Amino acid sequence: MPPEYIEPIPRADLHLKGKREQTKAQNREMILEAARRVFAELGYGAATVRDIIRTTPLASGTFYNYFRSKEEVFQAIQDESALRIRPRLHEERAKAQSIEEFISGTFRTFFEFVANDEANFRAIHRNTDTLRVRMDTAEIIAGFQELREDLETAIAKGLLPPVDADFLMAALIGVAFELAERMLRREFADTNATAEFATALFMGGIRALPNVPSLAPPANA
Amino acid sequence: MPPEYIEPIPRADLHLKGKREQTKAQNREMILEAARRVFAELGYGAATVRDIIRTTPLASGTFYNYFRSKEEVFQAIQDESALRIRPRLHEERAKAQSIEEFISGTFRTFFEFVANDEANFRAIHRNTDTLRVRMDTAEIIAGFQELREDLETAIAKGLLPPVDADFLMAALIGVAFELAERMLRREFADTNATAEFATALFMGGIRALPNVPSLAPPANA
Amino acid sequence: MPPEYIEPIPRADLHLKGKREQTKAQNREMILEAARRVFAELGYGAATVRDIIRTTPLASGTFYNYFRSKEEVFQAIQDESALRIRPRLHEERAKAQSIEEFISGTFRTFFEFVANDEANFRAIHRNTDTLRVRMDTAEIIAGFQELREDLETAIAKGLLPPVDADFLMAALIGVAFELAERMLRREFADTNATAEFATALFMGGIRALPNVPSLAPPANA
Amino acid sequence: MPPEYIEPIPRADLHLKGKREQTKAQNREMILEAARRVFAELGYGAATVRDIIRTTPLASGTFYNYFRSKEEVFQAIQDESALRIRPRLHEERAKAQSIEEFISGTFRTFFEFVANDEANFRAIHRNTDTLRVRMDTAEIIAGFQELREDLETAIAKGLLPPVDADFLMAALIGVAFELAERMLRREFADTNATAEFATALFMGGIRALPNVPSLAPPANA
DNA sequence: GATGAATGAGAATTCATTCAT
DNA sequence: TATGAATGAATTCTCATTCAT
Repeated sequence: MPPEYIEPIPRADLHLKGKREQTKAQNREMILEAARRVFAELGYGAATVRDIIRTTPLASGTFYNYFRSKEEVFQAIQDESALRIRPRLHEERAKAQSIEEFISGTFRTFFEFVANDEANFRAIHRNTDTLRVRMDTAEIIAGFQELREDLETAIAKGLLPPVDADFLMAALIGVAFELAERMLRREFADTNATAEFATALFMGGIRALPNVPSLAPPANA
Repeated sequence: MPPEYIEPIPRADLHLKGKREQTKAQNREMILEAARRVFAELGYGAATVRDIIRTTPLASGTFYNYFRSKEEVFQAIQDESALRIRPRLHEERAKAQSIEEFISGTFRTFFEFVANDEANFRAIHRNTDTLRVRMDTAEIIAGFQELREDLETAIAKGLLPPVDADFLMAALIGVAFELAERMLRREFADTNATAEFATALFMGGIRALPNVPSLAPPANA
Repeated sequence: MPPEYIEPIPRADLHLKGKREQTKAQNREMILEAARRVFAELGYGAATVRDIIRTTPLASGTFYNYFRSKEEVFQAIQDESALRIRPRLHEERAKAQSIEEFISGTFRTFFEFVANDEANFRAIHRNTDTLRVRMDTAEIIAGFQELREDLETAIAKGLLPPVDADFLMAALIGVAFELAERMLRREFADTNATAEFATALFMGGIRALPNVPSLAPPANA
Repeated sequence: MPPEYIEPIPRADLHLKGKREQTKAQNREMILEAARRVFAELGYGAATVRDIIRTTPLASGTFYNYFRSKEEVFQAIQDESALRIRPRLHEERAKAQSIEEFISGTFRTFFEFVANDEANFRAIHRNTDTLRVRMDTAEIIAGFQELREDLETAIAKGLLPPVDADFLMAALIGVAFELAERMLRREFADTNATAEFATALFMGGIRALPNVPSLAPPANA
């Protein structure tokens, strides 16, 4: 039931390093890729390290030369994703000249990332045992926190009315993940349409929000 | 680390049955309660049947007189919750005379339920192993589907503009769960404020949504 | 997979006792009958007490009013069989006027018993887990021992030549059980033909046996 | 109560393989040997995988690197025995020029095998829980079938009179196992005497058997 | 006596991780 | 560094037996 082994695609960007280095990097990537597929298919709980390495030409012991534990490889997947998307999202929002750009830039970037990185998204967000999973690594929490800070900055700059930034962040995230999920279930993942839907919702909604500051404790999200 | 055993509260509503019956009902409830606490604390993946039964004065074998597996007890918790809230939500939406009543009724009912039923909500929605969990039992999927159908009915009645009901459902659910989570983290769970926030967001937002029917396959949500 | 409950046949011979007594005897017989069928189908190892009482209208606790353990009920089945057949076999051999009567009486009686009491025979002799089982209760060992003594008596009386009685007993028993098994597998259990085969074999064979006394320790079989 | 761990005898025939291979082969043999002893002492039903592994310096999980279950190791023991003796028996019978050679060759080979391989024989044939066990693996059934076919061939060649080959096979097997059992209980296992006894019995007996073909279904034994 | 739920020791098995080669 | 067998703690689950009703 776990995915079969698939011959690794040689990566052009590995050419320059020494052979040793190269193999090491390749093995690491192999394991990550295998883990992504296995987690996506079986879910974190049900997946075993053996499932992962079985999808690989490597031996089980080799796994531990690259990752200290099953959890570490899971976190690596998450962080890799979060690390790649966080700066993009932040940049998008930083350069926003209007609330519209802020919102639509966030959603567009997110949905495009999800569509192009479906395996990662699924590995993190999906789970078999009848359960769906969401993430909580340091990287991701930091990403949430950053969004909230960006919202507060936008309020300070007068770009946004003084709404509850904590709740607004939550609403943005809830909508982003839930719509992403729905989008991926459709025949054709129309990132534009999805982003437009979400943007319209928030553009219309934000104006109507009660103008009160957040009641959440400011420091820890 | 799993919660300690806590003396069960004697229930007045058990007076009428025979002692045998009463003990059975109590034991079942004991196990459910223990499971709720253990899932909330450790998450579904990390929790073991032993953790659950240890939180109880019962013997390990007794668990299996009531539930066939960890999964079954988890589903029982989910279904119990969903079974209790689904009719309330549906009723609220059915009697709505306006879009405002539809949206605000839904959120208000949901946040009140969550606040009063925190243990259940946490057992289902939270998860430690670095993961958070969301629900996918038949009952809950049915609840989602029902919301979508209620939205479609509202569109047909002209209560709502002809928006993508599948996406709107997803947005409502994403916001509901994510705000609930945030609400519970605050010192005082202000269900009114939370419902107002969510309602305002959608009341403003819905008007702005693109007027197109859902692109999702209509039958299976 | 274990046999279904079958309404008990009321036994005429229970009429005379008091109602209490009667029920007790009936329950005992019910359990024995159920055990016979369950052991025959699943084998002693795989059969559980629950399997047995499930085949009965009784409750699990009731089992222990009649038998102290699973083993005890198994022994009761064995002893019941052995107790019923032993005197018949012994009598048959005691009244034998010739070696022919001795041998043929033994086999005929045994095969008829087996054919009429197939459930008992199977309960004792068969076993699923891929295994076949033979019996070793006190009653049965006593039966083997009795056969050996009867052989020795026959030798003393000059009915039989002075052969190794221990080995002859073993040969008789081996042939008896193995042929019984084969006989029951055939479409029609022809006890006469089977007895004739076995008798002919031994009638011819005994004459040819080396005339030496048994080398086995005489006391314990 | 299960046997204690006994230091393994270093095998000369393992010299050539690599250390890894060697250890693997040794461990497998260790487990088999332990299983033989445990089955012989406790019987198949009562023996547990834990009993087997405890008799070994290995860890419990290691058992499952070699055998999938208790049943599998039991079958391995049986098949190992059957695999070793079957060709010898068949060969013995094939080269028989007379009925005497056929019968005596069979018994002599069998009793010698049993005496030299007592642990295996006991592991398979003995059983405590009040039960004795006989074997039914594919290998062994095939061995029985082969005996029957050899008998039929002998009949066709005129070596044997046209008797019921199925019953004759059963009688040979019953006598072989039952005498083997008795033989092992004696102070000194005299395979010659035992084989002579059995041979004499059948040599005399076969001549007396009714001359009819088998009534058993020919295909499956 | 009958009932059937509770008990808890113990079985089989899994699997993350270690470690000798 | 790669290998893959060994490890053994931990888990799920069964079931003979007990015991309150």
